[in-house]
Amino acid sequence: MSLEERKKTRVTLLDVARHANVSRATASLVLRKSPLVGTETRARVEQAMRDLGYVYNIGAARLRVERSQIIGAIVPNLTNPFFAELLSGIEEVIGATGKVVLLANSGDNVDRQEMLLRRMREHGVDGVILCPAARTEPALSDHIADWGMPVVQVLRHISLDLDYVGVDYATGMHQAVDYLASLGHEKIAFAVHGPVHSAYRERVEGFREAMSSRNLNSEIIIRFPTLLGEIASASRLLFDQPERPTAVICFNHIVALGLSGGLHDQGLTIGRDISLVSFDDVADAEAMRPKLTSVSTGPVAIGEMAAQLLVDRIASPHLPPRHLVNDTKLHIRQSCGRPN
Amino acid sequence: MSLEERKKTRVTLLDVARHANVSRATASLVLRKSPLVGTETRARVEQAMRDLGYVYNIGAARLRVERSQIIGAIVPNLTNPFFAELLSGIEEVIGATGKVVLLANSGDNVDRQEMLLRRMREHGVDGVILCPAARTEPALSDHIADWGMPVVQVLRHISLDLDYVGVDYATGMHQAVDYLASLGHEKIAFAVHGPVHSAYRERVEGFREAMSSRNLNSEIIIRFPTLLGEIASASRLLFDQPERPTAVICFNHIVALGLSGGLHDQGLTIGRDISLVSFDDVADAEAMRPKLTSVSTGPVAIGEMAAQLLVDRIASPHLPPRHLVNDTKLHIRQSCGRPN
DNA sequence: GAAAGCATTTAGATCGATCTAAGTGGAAGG
DNA sequence: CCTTCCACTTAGATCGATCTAAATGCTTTC
Repeated sequence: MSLEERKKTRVTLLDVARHANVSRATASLVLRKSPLVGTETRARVEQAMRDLGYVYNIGAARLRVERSQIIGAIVPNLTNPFFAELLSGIEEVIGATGKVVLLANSGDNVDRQEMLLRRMREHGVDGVILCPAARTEPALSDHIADWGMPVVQVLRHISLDLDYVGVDYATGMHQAVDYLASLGHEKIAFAVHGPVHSAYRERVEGFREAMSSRNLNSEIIIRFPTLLGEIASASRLLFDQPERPTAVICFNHIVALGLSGGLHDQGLTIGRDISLVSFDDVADAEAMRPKLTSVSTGPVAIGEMAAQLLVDRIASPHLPPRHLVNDTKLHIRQSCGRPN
Repeated sequence: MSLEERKKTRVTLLDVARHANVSRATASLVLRKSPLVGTETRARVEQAMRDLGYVYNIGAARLRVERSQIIGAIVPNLTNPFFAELLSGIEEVIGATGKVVLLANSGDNVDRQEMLLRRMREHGVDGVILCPAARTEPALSDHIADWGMPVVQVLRHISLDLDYVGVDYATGMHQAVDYLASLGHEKIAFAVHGPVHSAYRERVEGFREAMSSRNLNSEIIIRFPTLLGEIASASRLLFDQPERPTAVICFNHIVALGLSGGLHDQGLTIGRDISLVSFDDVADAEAMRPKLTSVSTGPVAIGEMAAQLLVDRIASPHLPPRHLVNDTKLHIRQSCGRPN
């Protein structure tokens, strides 16, 4: 019967209070570990909570107190392992602070992103970690300021008024180009794909800058299809160029995966006939053969940094905006050799 | 100044009501699209909402109404692309119903899972999609029943009293074994790894059953390290057997990735010197060379099915438990040949 | 013995929505 | 002209916590 009752109506703090012969206020103090309440009383209330199977109702508490203990995370594409790792870093840090993560997938669609932001505000999130969809208007940052909602941008940015955690693509690109140049490569292509956003532009600019600074042709930039399945068969695009490249830098691990398959299909041996450097050092890079030489961008660490920034921002909303760029590291493996 | 005010205190339904010269009750009716309210009044209230930038407070509503519009998803490992795809399916279906997903990572740790479940109950989730951590006690299902919380198990199950969406591993294993046998293989190993749970056992049993039914040795079951990075170098375990296998079925895409690297390192050509069949047909299978022959288990579809089951369960809590197993499909690619 | 000080405890208002039950005003029916 | 009905509107209680301001019971001090 007590079991039946429990199912019907949730056990409330008032129930606990009654069972422990104290007032609702005292029970609430015990809940919040206030030093005001006496040792014996505290024990009695805690016992009552256990007896009745009390579960704290954060939603009710939030009505009085500003904090919901929920933060939102909006990413453009969940099925991309890169974002999954990012999310994993976010979840870990947020979870450790006792907060909880509302997950949403924008599909890189601005309208959907707007809807998701509204939905999250309706749920009273304490803040949001946002990887802005491509083509997001910079004006969004003004709206966010109006809302007074803490937001941290990850990987892509639309405004420097907001916190941002990203990758030092310029340096990463230099590492890739320097390494290839040191092997003797001069005709280096940059294989890009996907929608255009700040991280895309930074990588392209980084490539141009790194190539120009060595007086190499910085315009062998080739667009590939967005979907992994279509990249392999498009890999001949690499050779439809006035100058046939001897090395390719890949925009991310998806392009790298696609191209390494496609080049293999053309009878080329990677690391001998053509060299490949990838960005985004996800698990695949180490697992493939030849192992992929790759510029690691550390998605898990970025997720952790972003979560920490958001936690800080929630704690002190008037801090000036902070921008962190994570260092990249070139992992030299087996996919590069000298040009022939 | 109105901007300043807006930042200080959230715009409430009462503000909207006052601005539109109606009562709080009427404003609430407009919010919920009740047909009771007059056309002209409705327009006025809606205009007021827009003027003031009103945002619905779901948390407050939830206090009166039982629904929080939040569902939880607990997975054992976010960085595994398989679970990322699962999550993607869940998020899509749940998002389409206007609900929102609370994400958590149990790390396959039972204590952590317990903590996460409590936290989700504190947030008043309407239900949870749970991939139970390995070693979860079946008693958990009794607790869940006590709580009266709708739960759908995915991929692994601890009790048949709860809804479940999983994979028909037995058939999948038959498909793999039948195919290899049809090529002439008789010494087939099963390369497993990771913690033991229902899906693990089902795959092992499926393997034994499929092998025995053809009078083949069903006991070449070899455990590999959990981490991808360590599998490649452990691949010689395959040949420390009394009978050297000519084909290997891989527990999942992680084992497949690791082994295909390790075998390559030993100078073996996959598809010629040794055949490989993988489970979990994630993007890698198509991208690798040789392309991996693989039994697809459809993580996105499973996520969608689980989400739909949870939505149904929330709508009608007294439905008898439903158990769905998703069909597997063998994708024949390039990683298998005849034994030599 | 009254006053002051301290440690605990508590009544009641409050957060922002929903819901019930009742109220309002005008048109239609007798 | 009064009643009934209809379409619409609203006051006030309610959900489960928190928080303020005040009360309570003891001990200590003068």
